[in-house]
Amino acid sequence: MKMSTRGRYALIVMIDLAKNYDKEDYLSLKEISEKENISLKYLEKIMMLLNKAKFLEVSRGNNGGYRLKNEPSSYKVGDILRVTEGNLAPISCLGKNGECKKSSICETMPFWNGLYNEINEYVDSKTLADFLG
Amino acid sequence: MKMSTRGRYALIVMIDLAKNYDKEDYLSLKEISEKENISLKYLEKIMMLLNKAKFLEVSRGNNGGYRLKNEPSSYKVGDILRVTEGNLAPISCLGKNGECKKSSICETMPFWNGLYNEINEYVDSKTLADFLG
DNA sequence: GTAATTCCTACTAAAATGGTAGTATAATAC
DNA sequence: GTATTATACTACCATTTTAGTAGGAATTAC
Repeated sequence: MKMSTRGRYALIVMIDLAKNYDKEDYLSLKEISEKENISLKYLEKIMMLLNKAKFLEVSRGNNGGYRLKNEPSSYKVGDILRVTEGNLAPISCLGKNGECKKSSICETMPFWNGLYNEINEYVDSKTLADFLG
Repeated sequence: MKMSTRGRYALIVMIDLAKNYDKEDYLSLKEISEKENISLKYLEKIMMLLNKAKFLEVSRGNNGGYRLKNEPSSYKVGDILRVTEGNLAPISCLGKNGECKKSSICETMPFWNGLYNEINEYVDSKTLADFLG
């Protein structure tokens, strides 16, 4: 039961952007990929997900890059992870697209639901602001 | 971030065995696989893991099958999942074999560690006895 | 001996993961 | 207007993991 690098990298990038939030300039993927030692091309794909979720302000072209659209404290880590990983349900029959028809008689469902709740509560209790300073 | 069927099936099987704990007889994989609609051959592989962990009493041959070695309340769900899934760390640099050399300077590590703790606490707070009745 | 069962090893198809490659598009510097 | 520097988008790909399957050997009850 592992988070993929998509979610892990997304969190790292968003923290970098949070640190840059006070400044005027945009942070380019080249800078981030070199600093964090993550493939630039792979980062591009991750940024598309974060951008579709309207988390970012983007500037293309020379001196372009990314900025957070809102202040760091308004980004719950849970939201970042859900955008990049899909829902955080520990088994596929939970969350959206839950397709198990036996769920009403499934004896393990309450257990998994409880775990799902714990995970969501934890990741939603942290925001990007918790990673600053 | 999903549990695989190994862990899910293992929990289901262990609950079936827990329900049979009061009786004298062994529960065969054929019975379990038909009742739960899980491939017998796949179940065999899962039982090997549970057996190596000394969770089971086994009887081979005619009328053979499996029984729990101890009473249901002594099996934490967390232990069952760890045996079948490996450690429940949400990222690979946690838990055993954590290989990330940057962990001392990694800003996200405390976050993931916190999630790891929440998961472990939850799954270890439940035993097979919680699924009976 | 026969039937029923677990034990063990090897194989495999499909999906997910973690990327790479190439091109198009946009903004800026000159 | 051209060169440079970015992001946007689409397609592709190698490796690993997942979720099994196949076949037989060993063991036990009858």
